[in-house]
Amino acid sequence: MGRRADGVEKGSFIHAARRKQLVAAAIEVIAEVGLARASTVRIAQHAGVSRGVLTYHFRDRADLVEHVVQAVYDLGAEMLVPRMARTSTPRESLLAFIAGSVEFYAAHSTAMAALTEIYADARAADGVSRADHQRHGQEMSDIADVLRAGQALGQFRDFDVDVMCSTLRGALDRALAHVSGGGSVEPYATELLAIFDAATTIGEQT
Amino acid sequence: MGRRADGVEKGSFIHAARRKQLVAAAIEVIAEVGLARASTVRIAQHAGVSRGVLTYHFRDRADLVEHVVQAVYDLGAEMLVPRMARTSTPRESLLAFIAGSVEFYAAHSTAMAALTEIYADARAADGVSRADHQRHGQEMSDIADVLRAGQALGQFRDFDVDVMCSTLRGALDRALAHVSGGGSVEPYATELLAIFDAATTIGEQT
Amino acid sequence: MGRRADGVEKGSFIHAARRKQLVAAAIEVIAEVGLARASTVRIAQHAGVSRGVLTYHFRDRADLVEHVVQAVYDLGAEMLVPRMARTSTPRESLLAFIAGSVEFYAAHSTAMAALTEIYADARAADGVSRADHQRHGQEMSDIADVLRAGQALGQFRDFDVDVMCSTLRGALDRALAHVSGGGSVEPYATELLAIFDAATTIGEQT
Amino acid sequence: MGRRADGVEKGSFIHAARRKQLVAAAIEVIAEVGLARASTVRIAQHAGVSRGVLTYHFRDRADLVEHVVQAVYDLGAEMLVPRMARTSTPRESLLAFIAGSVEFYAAHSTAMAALTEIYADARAADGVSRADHQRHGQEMSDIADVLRAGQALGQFRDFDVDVMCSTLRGALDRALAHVSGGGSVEPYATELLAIFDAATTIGEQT
DNA sequence: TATGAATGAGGGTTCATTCAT
DNA sequence: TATGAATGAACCCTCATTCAT
Repeated sequence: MGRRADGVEKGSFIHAARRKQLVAAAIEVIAEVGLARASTVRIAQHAGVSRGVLTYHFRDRADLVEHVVQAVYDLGAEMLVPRMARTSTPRESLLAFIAGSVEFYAAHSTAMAALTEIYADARAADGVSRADHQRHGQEMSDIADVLRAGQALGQFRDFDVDVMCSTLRGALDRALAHVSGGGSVEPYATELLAIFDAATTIGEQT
Repeated sequence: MGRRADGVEKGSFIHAARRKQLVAAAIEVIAEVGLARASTVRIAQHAGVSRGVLTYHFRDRADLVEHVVQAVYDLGAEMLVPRMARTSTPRESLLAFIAGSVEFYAAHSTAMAALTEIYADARAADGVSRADHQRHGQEMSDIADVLRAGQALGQFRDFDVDVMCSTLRGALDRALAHVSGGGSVEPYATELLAIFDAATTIGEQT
Repeated sequence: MGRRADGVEKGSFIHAARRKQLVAAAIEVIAEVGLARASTVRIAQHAGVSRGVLTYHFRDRADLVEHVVQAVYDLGAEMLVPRMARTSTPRESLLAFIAGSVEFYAAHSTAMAALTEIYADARAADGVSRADHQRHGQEMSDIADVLRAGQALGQFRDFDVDVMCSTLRGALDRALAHVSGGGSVEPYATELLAIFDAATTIGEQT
Repeated sequence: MGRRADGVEKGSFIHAARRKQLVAAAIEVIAEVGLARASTVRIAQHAGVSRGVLTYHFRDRADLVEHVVQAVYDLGAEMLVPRMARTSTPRESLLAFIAGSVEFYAAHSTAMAALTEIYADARAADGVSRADHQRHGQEMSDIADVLRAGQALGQFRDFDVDVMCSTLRGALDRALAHVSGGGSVEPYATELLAIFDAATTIGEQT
């Protein structure tokens, strides 16, 4: 029962647990009704706690939302990074990324839905689509590297990397919508793989 | 309260003009700050009229938004329908649709941005993605027909039509974001055409 | 019944009337319970209107408070300026200022009480006593001029003008407290005149 | 629940020390931001302790404030009482009081600033200026006695004692503001002595 | 046809306080 | 003795809407 370790640990533990619970509640509410309608009251009710708890554990509504974003990112990194590390060629990496993304969306569709809502709102708030650059920013720039590597190796045809990345992003957004709505996962992923395989491979057309 | 031809005629004229002006203002505001932040006050200010005018000409805020949606749709139909009518093969139709869409986004990016905001909000409001079915519903089902026709003719490979449609939709959403942000139009469209041409054409891969 | 003048006039008239009413209500509430406790709800209730009216007529709570300050200043200027204009020597001016101030406090004690509360709060908010410099800033610098003029003429003894001004200000603040509490006006003023006459006049002591 | 000498002694010691620390913190915060803005959170933070400590050591926020008042009074009594005891004539007493007060303000300006804030708030809370009667109540009634004694001895002119007391109070309040703002101490005190000496001494004017 | 005026619901935040540990 | 956790009231503000003119 050492003062430091014990007391702090326990305090931190409860604190962290509550925060996770609240973040989870926020994710569900945001995913369901959108960020604008996800009032603190609603989130608190959904979590079964009083309004004040939110402002006790989070500085702000904005702070809570930031934590939601972080939580979802952490989730994604956990799942996608190791998967892509196991690939050896650009083509394999691309396909692993697509398949992994769809699977991730299926596994955490509400979390991803929440993230989508948050970024949709951020885009609107800024007037510009700052979202796009921040959102899957790192992710997409990684994929751009993969695509360029594939082109350098002669594995991919000579498309514009940015347009291809953008198109892939759009396609993945729809995949998310699909699986969020309860649609099939594996068949969709398979088809998506075929599409982008065909779109990137060197074929007979210009 | 007799419907006096004179008064009504003149009335209707002014009425219609005002409505168009207000719808235009709404489009701009919604495109800029998002639907949630597009308050009636803001829209009225942007139009340079008093708040009351909005509720005089439109039953509701919701009513105004509906009119915005209708206005953008009308715009789209005007532009895309004739263009697609001039095509003779499924492949031509598909490419015409893609090229036409991107051009349309470039020509009416704020209107399309507003529509995007509205549907993003509607999706959140319903909890379900009603948006997908309403949004470019007719449009996409038309494209689905085109794709199926192409497959029947042996012009397209044997992909899943729904996934391809969905992917195309996502790709076009990104194209909209691209041109809305002031990005190049024609080069982007050209690349997009190449991507979907490659993705649909019968190639050497299974 | 010209559109412009009439409509605007009337609109402005009602508007102005309401504003005056609300400012008056604010003065009474602030004077009674202090600025910190003068919530918009309380002020609205005191005025017999809904909460929203305040934010309709005034941008802010701060805006309302500013208007209160302005209103009280206007009141003071109306009363004191002409009075002091009728004096010919520094001694007369000083005495007129003191007597006029006390009379003014008696005539508008709640308005002055409100002003006192507002400045007391402002001082606290800033950490520094910005209040002192803004408050009766002009007023006191005018008096400083009078005192200096009197010294130059040999009418006043050679005191430190700033300390004397400051002391006078403190004395007037107490006079306000006195008359606000229902205390006698004329006798108090008379005594105050005697005190500052004695304090400024050249006497036998160094 | 027996009052164990040991535990209680130690407890009391810590208790008292903590209370002093908290009162000191409260004084600083109140002096800086005013009573209304001196929330318990802020005070606790300033003292470097948790929020709960305050409610553990003091029944209430009000209780804490009362202790602040008491602490400042004790400080004042310590300093002023002996000083005035060393005087022999009313005139000396009056001047000693003034000089001693200003010195005291300089020595404990934050404590006095806090007291000022507290009483400003109390006045507002009651609607009446209960402050005047409580504040330096005893102090001022002592001074009133001094003034009356001086008049009886023919040392002072025949002014109204209450008005003179009130004026002196106001003057001292300004002196506090002056030294709180870092103004000079001795010169100000000297001038103030001259003013009230002149104001009370029998002179040639009526 | 248009507008100013007013309303009340709802949102986020701060805060004093209570409670269990 | 001390603290973290939780609560609910109060506050200011924004906003969609209704009403009288």
